[in-house]
Amino acid sequence: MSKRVTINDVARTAGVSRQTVSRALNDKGEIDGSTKQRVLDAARELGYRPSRFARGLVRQDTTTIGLVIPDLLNPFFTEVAAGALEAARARGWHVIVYDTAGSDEEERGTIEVVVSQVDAVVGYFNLAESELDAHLSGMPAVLIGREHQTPRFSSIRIEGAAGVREAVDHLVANGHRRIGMLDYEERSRPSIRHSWFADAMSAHGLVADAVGNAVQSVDGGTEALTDLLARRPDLTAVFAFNDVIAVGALRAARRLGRAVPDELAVVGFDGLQLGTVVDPALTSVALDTRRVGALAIEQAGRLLAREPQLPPEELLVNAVLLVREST
Amino acid sequence: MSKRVTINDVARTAGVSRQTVSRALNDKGEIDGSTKQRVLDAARELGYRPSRFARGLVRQDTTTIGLVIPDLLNPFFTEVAAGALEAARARGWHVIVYDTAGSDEEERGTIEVVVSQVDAVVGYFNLAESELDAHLSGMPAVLIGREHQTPRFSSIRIEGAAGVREAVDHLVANGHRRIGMLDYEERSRPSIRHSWFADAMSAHGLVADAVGNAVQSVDGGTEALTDLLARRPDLTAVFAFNDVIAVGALRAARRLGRAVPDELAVVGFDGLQLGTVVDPALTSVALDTRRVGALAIEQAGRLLAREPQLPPEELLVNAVLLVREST
DNA sequence: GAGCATCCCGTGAACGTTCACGGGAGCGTT
DNA sequence: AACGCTCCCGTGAACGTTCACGGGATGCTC
Repeated sequence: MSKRVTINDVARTAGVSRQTVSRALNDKGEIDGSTKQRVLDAARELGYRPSRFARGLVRQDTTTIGLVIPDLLNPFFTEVAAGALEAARARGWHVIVYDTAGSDEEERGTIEVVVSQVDAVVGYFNLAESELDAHLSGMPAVLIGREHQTPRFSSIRIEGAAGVREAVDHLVANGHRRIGMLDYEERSRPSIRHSWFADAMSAHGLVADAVGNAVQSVDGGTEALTDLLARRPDLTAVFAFNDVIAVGALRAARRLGRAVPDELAVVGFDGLQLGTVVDPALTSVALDTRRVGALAIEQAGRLLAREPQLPPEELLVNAVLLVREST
Repeated sequence: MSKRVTINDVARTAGVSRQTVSRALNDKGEIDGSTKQRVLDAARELGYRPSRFARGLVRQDTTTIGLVIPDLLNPFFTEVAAGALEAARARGWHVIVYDTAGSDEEERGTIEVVVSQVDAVVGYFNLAESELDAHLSGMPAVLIGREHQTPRFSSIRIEGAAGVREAVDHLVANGHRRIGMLDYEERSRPSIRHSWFADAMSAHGLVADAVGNAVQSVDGGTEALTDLLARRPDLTAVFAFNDVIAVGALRAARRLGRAVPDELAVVGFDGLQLGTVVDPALTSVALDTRRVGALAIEQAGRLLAREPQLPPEELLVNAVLLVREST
């Protein structure tokens, strides 16, 4: 049972007291140069590393944020995470990342452990608010991309109605009238983006009657567009729930021999980097994904503020049309 | 100065002792059902959340790994990170992610703070070994994708000589003889992958005399291939340092009007998911990136083992040719 | 009714560090 | 020679939790 090397062990072999060791390691001053060196040598020799728990217990200065996302490999969440990491680093905070693999069960488990490991939690949750509220045990939380009632939560919401309206305007202006959508239904309900789309369509006297459902992946987009086009070969444009699905749609179009944008225009959502590496580059209703992550961290900071206690906020990030080559 | 709610506060308002509160919260047994409920209610009402520091100090069971990468947005590191997260979750470990933005300065700063925040560190480092060894203060470390001398480090190395040989064989078998490379030089020295390429070429009596240098991004690949092709328009195939650069090369070829694979074959390295979303899908010397992350976590666990003390290991992950559409 | 087991609950100690405070040695000033 | 200041170092206390142990009720057995 190799016991842990403590500050007292270092003190003993250096022939000084705990406090002197502490001073040497945190270079505090009030210590002679030679003794400091002696302490440092002793510490290295013993392989001493201070306990982060003991240290954290007494000085209450390290803050750690939990970032909960369904899938780090989904580029949207990668970009959000990158933004969060950057914002956290700027404040000297630490971020523990939890990937729930899109499973409610994993999300429950994550929440259970996250509560005792971080100071605040930030992320994209799928569970019902009541469940979140109950299991989070009062921990400060920032919800990303989601409406909410619970007053103690902050949230970063994505406002895309105007951007989707822009997209549909753009398509109509280019002569499109038979425009389909590749939606991503959560809990078998049409998404909010679908309603934005439907509203934008009806503003032009068009109906959103060609809607397919896709799972959240490139392959899902490929499948969904293939199906939709089989049912509705007359479509000349599609709007996808997000860029990942749209990139899949691009591939489907290629395989089906429909040239983009001439024979089929494709519009995504999110404005990911991913959209610039495909050919043609993807037109998208774009938002600043890094900023979403950064704002989430910032909100966490707001909720963590001791005094004055600041109330939660609901922030909006606007999405605007970014025309590239696929329309 | 709103003081923290402690276990004693809960005990007082519930009319019991600390220990009973502790029992209720960690449902330990040896407690009456009604008192347990009373304690739980009191805890919720006061908004009590146990201090992770105090808890961690006494039960030494939570382990946290630091994952250090140069750029989370680089899909290679995203995939490695995802693998690491998954492996860590399986063990109930926590992962703090640090993105050093590819800067040596940030890497130094990260190492400084990581030492006092995690139990072991895993990642892709750029600094010299001597510096790492000195500043890591004896912390268990696993180096990814890198050779090393320091005996106390573990490492996950990527063995691609055979895979690159396969790739060149494949290209030669398809009639290519003028094959270029888009390298990524670290500290203005040709990469190890370049030497693998040169060896494979000379095995066919060919010389690797058409080499461009690219920065680690899609745009970098585009630029580099454009330059290389301007110098050497006679090339019929290129091997890229990695998939990210190769995807950029694909885009350059498209813009220059060179059809892939008919007028120019392109081979990447890493076998990322990214290679399947582009058109044509990228042929690549592929490795299991998720596994790299998982192995790194596993090695961290090995180094963390108390008894018996296990020596560090150097693991190899082999890369093999994965033919898709770009050759 | 003595003995014993079971069920609950509480008290001291420990985890490893930093903070607040005190104090001795050395030197210069008056 | 008394005082004060600076420099360096050490001791008790505190941070908030769990662990080890002890002990009072209660009920059952014979």
